[in-house]
Amino acid sequence: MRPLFHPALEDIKPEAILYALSDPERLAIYAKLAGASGGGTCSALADLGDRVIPKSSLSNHFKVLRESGLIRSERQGVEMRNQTRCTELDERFPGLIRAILTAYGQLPGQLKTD
Amino acid sequence: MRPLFHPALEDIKPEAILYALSDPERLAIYAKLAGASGGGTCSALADLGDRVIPKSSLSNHFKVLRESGLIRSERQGVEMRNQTRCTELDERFPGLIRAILTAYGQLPGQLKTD
DNA sequence: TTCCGTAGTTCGGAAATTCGGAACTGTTGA
DNA sequence: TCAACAGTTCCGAATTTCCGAACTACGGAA
Repeated sequence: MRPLFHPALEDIKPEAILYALSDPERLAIYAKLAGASGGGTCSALADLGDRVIPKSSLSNHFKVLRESGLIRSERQGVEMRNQTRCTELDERFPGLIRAILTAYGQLPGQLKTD
Repeated sequence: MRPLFHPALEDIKPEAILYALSDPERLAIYAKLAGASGGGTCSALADLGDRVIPKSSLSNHFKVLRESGLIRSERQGVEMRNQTRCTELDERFPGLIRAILTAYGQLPGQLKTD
């Protein structure tokens, strides 16, 4: 398995962030992850209620989130721990992530995390 | 020519906004439009400095921006006047557009509008 | 009225991207 | 050593994007 790539904070592009979160599944996953207390594993985030995301698609979603700079992934034993980079990101793009999550949260019938 | 479609404020989806602005050319166009004083025409926004966008691509960019709810387009004689829907949008998704434009503006060597 | 120029739209096919099943890798526990 | 599990990679099918060429809409000149 190739080593995981994480962009440095200063290399993160807002377009990449917007692109990553413009996919409804990725946005749902990210919102869940941002709301969760501990670092979420891929499989724990796979269930979106209305549909279970196939493994390969999930893996790709996490790759997109990771390489856009939104999350940090780390192998821990057999599974992968993912956590948001919210704090860092807010330094670089003040208010951006917050505004996106708020906008998403305002949609009816969503963000019903656990 | 088909009539232009503009979504009602309450039908605007944040995913659509993020998608529309995740394309570097559209983001550049939108930033220019948001910075411009009058409503910009398509051709006035076509020149991105490093490249001139083909007409058909431009037309499609404006369609995406319009149908995502980011801009309002209105035919005025032979040309098309475009204006942002910033104020309305800020009501629905507080801080979102501002944060995106700020993030984009922080990139080095951009937003050098005229 | 017809004709011309300008501004933008639509069409259609080539190129690029996304999706997801099947096979694979890396890790742990028995 | 083996089996099971979590996630990754591969690769072909389906979808989307891109953009040149043809087209439409409007306004002005004659």
